[in-house]
Amino acid sequence: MQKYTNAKKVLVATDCIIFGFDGWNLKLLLVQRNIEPEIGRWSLMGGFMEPDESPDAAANRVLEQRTGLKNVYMDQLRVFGNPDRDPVERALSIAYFALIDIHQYEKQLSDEYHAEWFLLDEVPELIFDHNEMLKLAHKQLMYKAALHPILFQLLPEKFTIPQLQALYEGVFETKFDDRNFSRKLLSTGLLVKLNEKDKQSSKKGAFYYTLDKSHYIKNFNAFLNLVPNPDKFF
Amino acid sequence: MQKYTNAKKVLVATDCIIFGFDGWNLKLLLVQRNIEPEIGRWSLMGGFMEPDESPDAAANRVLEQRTGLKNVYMDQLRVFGNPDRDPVERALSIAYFALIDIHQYEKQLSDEYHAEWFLLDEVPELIFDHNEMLKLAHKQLMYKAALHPILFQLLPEKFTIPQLQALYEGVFETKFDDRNFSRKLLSTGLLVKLNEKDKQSSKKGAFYYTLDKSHYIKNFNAFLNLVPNPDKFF
DNA sequence: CCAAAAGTGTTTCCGATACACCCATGT
DNA sequence: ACATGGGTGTATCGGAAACACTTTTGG
Repeated sequence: MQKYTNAKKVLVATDCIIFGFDGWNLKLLLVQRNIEPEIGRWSLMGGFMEPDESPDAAANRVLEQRTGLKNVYMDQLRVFGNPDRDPVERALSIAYFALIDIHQYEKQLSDEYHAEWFLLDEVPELIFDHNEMLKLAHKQLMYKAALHPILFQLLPEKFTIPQLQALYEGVFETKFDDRNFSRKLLSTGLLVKLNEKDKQSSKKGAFYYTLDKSHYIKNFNAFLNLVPNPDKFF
Repeated sequence: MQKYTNAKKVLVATDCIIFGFDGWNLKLLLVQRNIEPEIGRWSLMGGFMEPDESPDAAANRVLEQRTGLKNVYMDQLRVFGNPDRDPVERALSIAYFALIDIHQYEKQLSDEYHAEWFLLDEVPELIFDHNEMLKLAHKQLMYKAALHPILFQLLPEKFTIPQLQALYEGVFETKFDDRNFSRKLLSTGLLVKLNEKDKQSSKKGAFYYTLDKSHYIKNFNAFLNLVPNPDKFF
């Protein structure tokens, strides 16, 4: 069969903006670039797509190779394709953002992969257009988290309401009213209370909760304002 | 400077899902494919990206070449990259969706470009993964339209509230309560009432409105449910 | 006993819904 | 005059926000 002979090919990479939560602050995982140019500068986790794999597969493969992480929550952000975004050679990048539980991988990431967590407002100058990617990813994270319960991906299996609130406050960079926050979250039907308390952060201790996964899928879509009965559509 | 020698390139295309509104129904613009294979089958507006242009520029250029349309509302949807999505050759496609005012281009499109409008529920079998793209685009359109006033892009400069309501009903495939709908839309502060009536559709006639563009930008973001004062974030 | 954090209760307000009715006008 | 669609009014309900208080327990 004939091919599209007069069309020109380009390199395609994937870059991944990896968010984590340490219990107090939202953080970003970065590595130091190991090839020229810009070797040693901080960078998102990136790599090239193989022609025989899908972008999603490529993003997952690159993520695993560079961090050991598997089966994490990932979302395609968008394509970055400014013609001069990569000074070496024309290359598109398909940006993804990922949400992981920091503690589950902390040692492995720093020891084996020399990746480092940064506070969002202490992120250094990154290579290429990675700062722009990060900015968009954070915006998208806020946007999506305001509509869907995705932030649970950043927490361990068991978590307390105050932890959850700290997470939301970190992501949205605001304070929430404690009493309204807990009631609002509990009213979603997504949380299951455990008979166990976390005594780390206070004398009284806060009850642990887990996510009710059946409700998670059912309640993933909710509350769009304009349309009556929005559940129907999504 | 050295290049990324061991990375393999791929073809990158853009495809555009073009929505229009004829006053009653939401419609989709399609063309018949003019190259082998699948010649003659219905297809979205697509074309290959040149290496020296950005994806957005490519999508706009392709759109103009195939329809004559310029300066229309366009949004990147996502990359479609299943390895076997194009049987001819490995190719990614960056999907966009566009919103246009049907009447402004009706003749031009059919006469010069042989493009045709289809009702959404009468869309034929399309080439490749274009049906899947359409499905996602429609979902995305509903999603975004529920949160932002983008549907005005589908209407002419002057429009009536009943027209606007028909549009929303078309996009969401539901009926809205007339009285609540007009009040809700008027309360956004986006509409400017004109001293002129459209007498086409009724004896009484319905007042024309235009979009207040200053408010449009200011009110583009609104009303995300979980977060207090969401305006701040977007 | 007290400080510090967790958790529950109450009031107010606004927007969403569900209704019924009046208005303008071409036939 | 009347049918047809356009437009406004109103009562009700529920969720969001603002605020105060009680509970628990380690020191």
